[in-house]
Amino acid sequence: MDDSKKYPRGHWMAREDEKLLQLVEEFGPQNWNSIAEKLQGRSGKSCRLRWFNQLDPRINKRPFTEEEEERLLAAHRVHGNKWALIARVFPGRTDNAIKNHWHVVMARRQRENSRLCSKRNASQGHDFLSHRTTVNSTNHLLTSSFQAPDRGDAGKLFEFGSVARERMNSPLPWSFSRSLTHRSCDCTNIHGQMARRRPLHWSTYRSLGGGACRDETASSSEMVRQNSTISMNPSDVERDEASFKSKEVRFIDFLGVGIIS
DNA sequence: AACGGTACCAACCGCGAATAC
DNA sequence: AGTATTCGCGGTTGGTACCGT
Repeated sequence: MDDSKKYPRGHWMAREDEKLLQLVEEFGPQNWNSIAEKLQGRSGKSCRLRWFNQLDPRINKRPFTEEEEERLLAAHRVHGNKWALIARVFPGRTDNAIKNHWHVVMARRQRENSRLCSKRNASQGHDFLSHRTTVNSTNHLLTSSFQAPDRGDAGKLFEFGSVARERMNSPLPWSFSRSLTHRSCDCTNIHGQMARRRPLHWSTYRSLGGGACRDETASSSEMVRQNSTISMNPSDVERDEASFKSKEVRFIDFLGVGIIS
């Protein structure tokens, strides 16, 4: 197979790397557009990325150790998604590597949780979508996180969001997006306002082909990444929280479109 | 052996900040 | 001061390797 077929999406070939190394030696790691002019088919940006993420001899390419993972999680708790900042305390690790590895760790933990929860739910007969809420006490914003059991289900959830948005009779603009892990569907009301919440039964999701769902507790960082924001008055928030805590919530309660099929 | 699903990670994109002119 | 260019960052996509069936 020739290289153009082998690397359809811009993967770097050894001979390109060699050339880039030469050029960086000649010009230094700057003036990337000038460097790119001498490398056919590569932008300055692409050259810079290749150098800083892969070719720079200072890069540590060894697998992350457990100790590094612990430090990474601790740093993320302090700094959030400031990958460049976090990378500074990991000599030889790039921000991209740090970011990727954090997602690997989160995905691994999520899988572990998922396995535990699916076992528990199977024994308890639970079959609803993951739903978790947090409340910002300052402005009474309710943040809800919804999570599908796997990547394919997130696709269904996403499709559902599109259909729901078309069919719902809401004056508010909602946007949907899939998460980094392809396991959840984010919905965002850009006005952050909703006069009244209406129920959205998860069976609607299932009617679109979604599988069995689980009761799962997302980590706080997942919550940040996978959220929708709905403005509510405090009493609604309290009721919702109490309801959720007592596990009475058997439906996703966020868009208010009801069953659409 | 073939196939499908999953995990990992390299590479790309858009955007804002910094710098040069 | 205004505009163009370059750089850096964070989010996202898609290719590859691996594993289970």
